[in-house]
Amino acid sequence: MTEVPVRVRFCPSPTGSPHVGLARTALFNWAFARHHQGTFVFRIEDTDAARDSQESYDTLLEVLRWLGMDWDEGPEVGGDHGPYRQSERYEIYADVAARLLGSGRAYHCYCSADELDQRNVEARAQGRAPGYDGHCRALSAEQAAAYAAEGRRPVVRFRMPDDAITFDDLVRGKITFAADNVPDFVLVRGNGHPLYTLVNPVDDALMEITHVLRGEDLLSSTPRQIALHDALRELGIGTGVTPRFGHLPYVMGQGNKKLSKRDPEANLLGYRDRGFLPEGLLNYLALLGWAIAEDRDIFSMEEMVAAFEIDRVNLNPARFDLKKAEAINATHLRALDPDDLAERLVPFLVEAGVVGEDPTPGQRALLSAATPLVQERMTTLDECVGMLGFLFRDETSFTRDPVDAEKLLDEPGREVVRAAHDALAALPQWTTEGIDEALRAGLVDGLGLKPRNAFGPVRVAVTGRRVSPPLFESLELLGRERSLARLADVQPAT
RNA sequence: GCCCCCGUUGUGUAGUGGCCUAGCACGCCGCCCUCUCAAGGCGGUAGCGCGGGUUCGAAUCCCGUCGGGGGUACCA
Repeated sequence: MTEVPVRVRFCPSPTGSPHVGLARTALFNWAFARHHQGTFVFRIEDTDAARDSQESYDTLLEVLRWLGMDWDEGPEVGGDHGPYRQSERYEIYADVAARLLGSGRAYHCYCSADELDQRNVEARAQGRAPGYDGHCRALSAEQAAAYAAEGRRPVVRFRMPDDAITFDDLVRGKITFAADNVPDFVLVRGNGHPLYTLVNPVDDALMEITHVLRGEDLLSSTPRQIALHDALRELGIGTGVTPRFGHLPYVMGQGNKKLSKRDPEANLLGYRDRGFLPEGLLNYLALLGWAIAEDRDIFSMEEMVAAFEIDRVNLNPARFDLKKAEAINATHLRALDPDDLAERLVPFLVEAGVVGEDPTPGQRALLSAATPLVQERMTTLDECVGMLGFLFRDETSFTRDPVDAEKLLDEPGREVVRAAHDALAALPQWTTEGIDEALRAGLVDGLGLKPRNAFGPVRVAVTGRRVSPPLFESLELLGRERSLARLADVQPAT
């Protein structure tokens, strides 16, 4: 469908910690690029020294890598259009600004912030369109010199054309802005530092970006960027191709609040640390504004790439629903090969101190055997600590949940545990089947208990919790010695 | 105020004039299964913001209205 090779970019600012909306934007760009066998460019927009941080930059790379969104050009991988950090491209912007000034497409503006404010307030009061009023558009050399003599540092302002600007949004269709409503805007600060308004379109032009997919908050800045692209084309900067724009719907939090960077639910690192699978989170994020089919919502990234069409993206803002995200993640988790899952569990067990930095072969074998028991019980990877911890802890570090213990290991409960110990002590074969039979014979038949009442106390005694992986399998994996020790540890008062 | 965008169950979506007595998924509720918890199976709950048109026929097209969001920066 596209004649020219597709080149898209993901260009976050390194401020704060990356949030889910950012990842959704990256995902759609990535999927679009891959779908069209195009190029995915990763660019860092760090032109706001006051807010940018190296830590944020590092986290951005880390999180994109974790999600598996590989970039073809950008930091650490290089490319023909670098550098890819805007803080390293200031000479380029200075040159473009000078040429814009020279051609008359931009001009120096000496108005102070206070003056601007005041005139804006007046304009609003009179119901006129707000924004810059063109005060310095046609300053004479003498006037400019006079302002400069006052010590004013001019900003560079772009001269907007007088015609309305219409563009065909990739997801929203035709959108028109009247010229009156798009005032001249600042390209370069008084201190000489370029602004987003300049560097973003300039780099898109220089990096030969063909499609811009971004959040809908940038929708109203699009006419300015299109006008700037026109000016760049006149000056022979870039390839002369204005990219097509597509504005993605917001990712909202609860209610009608936009998910903010400070919202804990928005923090991407939080999802990784909780043990979300990248493929699970990505699958969920894809659902925020896009659907692969009318009766399906579980899919792999390969499937998404194959099916992704930008004009199928939804228009309205989506609420981030943690429950649904967890459900999607759980489905992916269950679909994992058990060995793969076990491998992914290791860092979480290490982190929790359940196993050492470098698990022993014995621990790894135990984990492999135990993983199938918990695979369909988990939503996120971190839950393995609570579910499997009892298997790895030795008798000195094993503890029982105090609430569960008090509830089920009361006097009658301890009688049950003792009966269980008696039933198992002489078991010839320590197997799931053998344990099953012995326990049923001893407790259900012997004591006349209902199964759930019989096994509850045993479960708490051995696993430490009222809720655990299947009991008989757990006992088998725990082994005879440790199982009996934990049962013997809970004896009725004499 | 001005400009722009958006409006299908609680949430995400399917739906592009008849296939819609509006489908799917998550959630929630109930039942079955069951050694706990899950998973699984079965069933239930709840929606086209509103008002006019156009049409034989509208969730789908048009107008209006209301509601929500964004922009209106020497932030991005």
